[in-house]
Amino acid sequence: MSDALPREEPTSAGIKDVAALAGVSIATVSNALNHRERVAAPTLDRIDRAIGMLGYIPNGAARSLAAGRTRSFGLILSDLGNSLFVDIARGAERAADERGLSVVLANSDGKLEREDRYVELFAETRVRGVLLTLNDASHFRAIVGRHAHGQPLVMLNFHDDSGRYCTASIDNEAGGHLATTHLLETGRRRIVFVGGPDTLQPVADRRRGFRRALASAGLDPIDEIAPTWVNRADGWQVGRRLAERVQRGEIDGVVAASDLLAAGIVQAMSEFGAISVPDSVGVIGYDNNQAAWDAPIPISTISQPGDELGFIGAQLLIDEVDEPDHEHRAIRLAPELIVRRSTER
Amino acid sequence: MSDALPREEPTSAGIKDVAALAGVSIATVSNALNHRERVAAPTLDRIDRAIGMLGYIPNGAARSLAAGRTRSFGLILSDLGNSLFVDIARGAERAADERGLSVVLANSDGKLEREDRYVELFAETRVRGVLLTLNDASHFRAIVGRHAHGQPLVMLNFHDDSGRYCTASIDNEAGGHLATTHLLETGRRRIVFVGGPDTLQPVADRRRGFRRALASAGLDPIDEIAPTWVNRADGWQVGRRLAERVQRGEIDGVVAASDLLAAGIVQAMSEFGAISVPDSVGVIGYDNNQAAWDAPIPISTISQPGDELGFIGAQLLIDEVDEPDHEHRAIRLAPELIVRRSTER
DNA sequence: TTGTACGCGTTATCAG
DNA sequence: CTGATAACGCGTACAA
Repeated sequence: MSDALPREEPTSAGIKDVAALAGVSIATVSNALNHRERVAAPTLDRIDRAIGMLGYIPNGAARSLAAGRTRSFGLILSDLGNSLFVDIARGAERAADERGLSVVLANSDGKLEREDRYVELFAETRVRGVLLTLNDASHFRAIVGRHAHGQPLVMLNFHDDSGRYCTASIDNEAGGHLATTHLLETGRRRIVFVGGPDTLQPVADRRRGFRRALASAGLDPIDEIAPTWVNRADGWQVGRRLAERVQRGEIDGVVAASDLLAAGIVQAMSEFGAISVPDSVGVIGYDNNQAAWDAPIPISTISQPGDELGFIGAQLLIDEVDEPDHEHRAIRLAPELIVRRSTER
Repeated sequence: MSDALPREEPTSAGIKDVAALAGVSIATVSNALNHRERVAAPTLDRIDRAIGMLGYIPNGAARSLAAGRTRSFGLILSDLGNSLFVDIARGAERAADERGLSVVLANSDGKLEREDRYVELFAETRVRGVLLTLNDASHFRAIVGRHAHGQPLVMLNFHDDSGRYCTASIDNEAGGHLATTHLLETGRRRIVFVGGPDTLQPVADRRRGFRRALASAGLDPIDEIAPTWVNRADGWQVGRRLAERVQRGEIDGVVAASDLLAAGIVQAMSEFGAISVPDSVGVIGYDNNQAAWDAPIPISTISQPGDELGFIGAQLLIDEVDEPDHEHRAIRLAPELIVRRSTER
């Protein structure tokens, strides 16, 4: 009775089961899987049928162990709630699709501990490489310190031209300049910059662009304000303080480091000072968030080509993997001005 | 000179290199890695040092091949742009963290082809199991048909109580009922439902809840409108047509299947009919999108506990993996009413 | 075109 | 506590 009883085998079938059922050797099954052209049609047919019967699923672990590589790469996102990162994911997937690769995602929430953890997880997984979105220079340093070279790694949304890594980012300095110039061109002269902690590279860069634009117009920046963070509530608080100064005629333009910040500012302006935007003060945000165009007063903003960023980043990564004599590059993409009501004249 | 020349070895070091450098056997290194208590302190020390020197990274493929299992599971999201799914991811990660597991994400964009592809990719990767967000019954059938049981799979945001799979969803029927009842309680009597294609299970369920609420109030539903989809532009088009009927007094309440839909409707109302929301017509949305509270007229809505959904889904999955005599369960979470300006009375 | 045999890097078992 | 060795499931020369 020992053998007669066909013991239930819930464990998924392996390649040898398929080979047995199809009446061929495992090598042939493997070929059928990876090099269909090397196998005769009828044989192929029997094998396919066997695979179907058994519900056979190749073991990726064994496969990549033997092959020495995976067919996917990792993408670590800073903030799933921010459409920029969603766009990046889309772009990266598009680039991957073109090569028949897959993208697996992970969410770091901008926390170093999680960035670290997923870089390592992906390294162990032996993905082809990993794309890491970053916005804090200190995180960059920490990760670079720990990172064992060998695993291709490209940084996204972060700029570093030391040549140690490929880097693709959107030129935030140019964006800040663009926003400020726009305000200047619409006649504003007393402009203030509002933006979160400068440890965030994008914020610091935007601020720098702001200063440069003012300087080349021969103007001095009004004291720049650094809220604790860049979301709507922060903007609202800042806006409250700003309102008085607008009424006193001390300020006629605001460059905010994010759309949510800008939205909060605009809201506070009308709530606390009955100040007209854009008549009394022009406000421009950053990011082209949905919140910006949905606002009661649609907010002018700087749009970032996230999709392209993801696409290019993936290409850099793929190049690094494929090309033996790959040289690290630091690519910068140009942001774009979008004019809406909040800065009209 | 052959050995004297320390040839550059860009290929990452393996466990045996570590063993050699530390002067122990690979078995001991393995123990040091996975069962630290089994190894003497000084030995441990030498090994750790060797690992550091070599920049050794365990090969996950070999590891899971030998161990037979991974320490992560997969989560396939329908729409990264929708905050509900982002919340789901957060909740799932929270549950995973509690067990020291990791979550890898994938984006299906709601496309069957991609849902399929990632279910398979994760299956090959031999993750512990996969969480799949779904909203189309036809996709469910297709995937169930292809899915080789053995890989634990739980459906999220989709309800099926046939007992073949674990399922966790938010009760959309109750949500539709909740929204409609709220409108009734604020005195509206001529209410219309606006919602996308009924192939989307959530939409169909919300519509059903709407009907039930009207029925128990002894009212007939006004002809329900099915826009082609559920975003803002669709709402705007529908709103345009609706405006006339509101002016003629035929309609005094709108239950929309999504906040974006509702936002579009409200916008069209004021643009084309100078109709006052909420005075002439009450409008309620669904999802508690940021767009809803950011709108010029903040929109009442139904909030969904996405975080909890992800958390519970992950728990179901983990239970399915760990418990031998696991029984599939279909869990429904309750949505919540959020009252804002658009339905005030 | 097909089969044999070995290796991929780890884990687990079982002696020492 | 440590070391040898057999799996793990598959890819791929190489030979037939």
